[in-house]
Amino acid sequence: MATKGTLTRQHIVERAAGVFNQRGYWGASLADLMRATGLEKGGIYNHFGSKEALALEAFEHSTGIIRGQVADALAGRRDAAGRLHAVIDVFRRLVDDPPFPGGCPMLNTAVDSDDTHPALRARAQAVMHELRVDTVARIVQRGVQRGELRDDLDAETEATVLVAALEGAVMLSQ
Amino acid sequence: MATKGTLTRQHIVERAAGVFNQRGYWGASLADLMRATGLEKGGIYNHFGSKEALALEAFEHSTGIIRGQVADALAGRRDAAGRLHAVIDVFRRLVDDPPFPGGCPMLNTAVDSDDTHPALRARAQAVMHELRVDTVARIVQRGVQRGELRDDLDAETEATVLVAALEGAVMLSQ
Amino acid sequence: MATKGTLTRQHIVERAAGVFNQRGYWGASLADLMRATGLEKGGIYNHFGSKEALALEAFEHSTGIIRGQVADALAGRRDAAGRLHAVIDVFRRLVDDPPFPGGCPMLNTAVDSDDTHPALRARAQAVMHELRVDTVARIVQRGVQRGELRDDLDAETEATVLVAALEGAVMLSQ
Amino acid sequence: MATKGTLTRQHIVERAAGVFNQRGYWGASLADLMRATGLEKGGIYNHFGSKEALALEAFEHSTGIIRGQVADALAGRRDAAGRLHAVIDVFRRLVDDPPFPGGCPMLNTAVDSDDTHPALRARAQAVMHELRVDTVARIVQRGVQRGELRDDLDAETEATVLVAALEGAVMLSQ
DNA sequence: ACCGACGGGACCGCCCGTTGTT
DNA sequence: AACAACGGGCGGTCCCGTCGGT
Repeated sequence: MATKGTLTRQHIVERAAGVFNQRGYWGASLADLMRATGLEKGGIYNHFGSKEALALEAFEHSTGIIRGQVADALAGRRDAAGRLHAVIDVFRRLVDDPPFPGGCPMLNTAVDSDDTHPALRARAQAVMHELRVDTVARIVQRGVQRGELRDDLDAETEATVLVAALEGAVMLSQ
Repeated sequence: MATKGTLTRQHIVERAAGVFNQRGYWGASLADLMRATGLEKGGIYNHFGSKEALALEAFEHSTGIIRGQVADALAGRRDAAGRLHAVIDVFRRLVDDPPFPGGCPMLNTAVDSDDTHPALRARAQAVMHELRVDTVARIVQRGVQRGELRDDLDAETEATVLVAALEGAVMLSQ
Repeated sequence: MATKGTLTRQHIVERAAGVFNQRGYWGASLADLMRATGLEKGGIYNHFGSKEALALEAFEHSTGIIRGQVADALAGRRDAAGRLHAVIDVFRRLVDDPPFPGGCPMLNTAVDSDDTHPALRARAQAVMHELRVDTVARIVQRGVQRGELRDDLDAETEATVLVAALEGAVMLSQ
Repeated sequence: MATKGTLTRQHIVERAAGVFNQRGYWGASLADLMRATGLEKGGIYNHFGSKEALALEAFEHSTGIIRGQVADALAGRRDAAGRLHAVIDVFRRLVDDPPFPGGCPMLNTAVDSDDTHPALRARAQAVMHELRVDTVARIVQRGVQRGELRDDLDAETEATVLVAALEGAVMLSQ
């Protein structure tokens, strides 16, 4: 059952996701989060033990939305070209119809995270790996296996180039 | 002529460039800059009116190095393919043989800069535009004019894709 | 009759007595008290209007235990020497077989209490006076009257020295 | 040479010693220290890296004064009885003519220090040991050797009793 | 030209107490 | 009677920038 606290917690995560993605997971202050959530400090700290804990959860929230968009876009498509275009469309939407402000949370977090935020940095790298290898490279690999793509392609290399171009494009559009 | 003060100023800029590029133009503290330069606060503020002024100059220093590397790599090459590869090599060197730590200062600054640093943000966009349009797009455009590249290419689009991929690749390598 | 609420209230006081005696009647936080009692904040505040009210009651609880131990040890002893040794044994037990952790609550409270806790400070002084004058000095006085102790002794002075040594010894043993 | 900063630092230590000794090395807030020193937060933190670092130095200052008073009182006295009375007089002065407010810093620190201040607690124990064993017990020991004191006395036991009584007396006088 | 002391403010984290809900 | 959510405020720490002195 959704108690009041659970709803508030979800509300905080959603608003914080936008704040962190815009100001950076470092430059976002608790004052920003208070303004965005409409809560006082005590209200926020009742749900999250630290700013970093909230940042982690907000990051998971943001990347979860993207992961869901990718899954939706891939659903029903079997051909490699179509599946790759589906991935591209998700990034296009980050610019044209963004689910949260500030661009790509993976890039933002990877660039912003100092060595002072090792947990967050690790998560950013993990999610990036998941997209690049588990999702895109696999699409390329199967496309090659099925004869849809040229067989001289190295799946992981192609995936890296594609993801690099997509991330770079989102950044350039800011 | 290089007086003592001028040398110190140059020393500060060089060290600060690395610090800002690593910690972010926001997360770098004056304590970091003092440690990196070996100077006390007063020594730094004698040459720069504010942290932002130093950040701007350090950014110009970093991007100036890259601009110089591009110019050197382009020198003597007339064919479009060779000139594009020269640009690519400059970014490869950002990873393999970096002139300063922390990756690409254009990307770092563009991502890191809040709305609180409008001057820095504007400079990052300007330098990015210079690379993308004045340098890369022009190479493509002339390549098409000379018949070296397919004539159905849109110069600025191709330049954007290339720069996006290069910036994204540098980011992924961190 | 002991209703459920009364039992809970007693439980809180007992646990709080140890926490306050260890952490100090100032350094003990509500989080500490919640942990020690197993209750949430509301559960505690249902029985006590403030942290200070609970501290006062916990102090009375702790000193009540000591007062009871003194009374038990004195029961049946009529000679001054035996009665004084009984008092000493109570303090020895504070170290060897403590009824609650943290040493002597009178000393702890007297030392710890700022001017911000006048009620608690006053109680600590009162209990200390009770022990020193009403208990120990009276024993000495009667011992002199009965010829058991030298008649050049000043009862209150001797009591003060004894209590000082006992309190100091408990402190040194920590 | 005494630069301006050195004087300020000494000023902070002296004032802080009184504040810590009164409010407790835990209950003293930076606001208290600012009020006592007349400096702003930045001015204090320029000389001490943390509140605990200042507390440690203030403790050393306070105990250093007492150590000096003991040394002065012992100077020139060779007989055990006179030397013991000299020690007693130092504690009497803590009450009658205190060099700083708040009583004995050793007792205050030993009682107040939680497990959260291990360094301070360790210093308090060390200074207490120094007084009890290195100073008082040695006086007793030599007194026995020279035949000035009864030879059935255990030096350390007598020293413990004396120090306990002195500390307890100071506490009772508050 | 460079150092070092200092101010004043913003940061995050934790505090105690109140209120509504079960 | 007990919990859980929340407010508002103080805690120590670190920040950037200024200014007097060397």
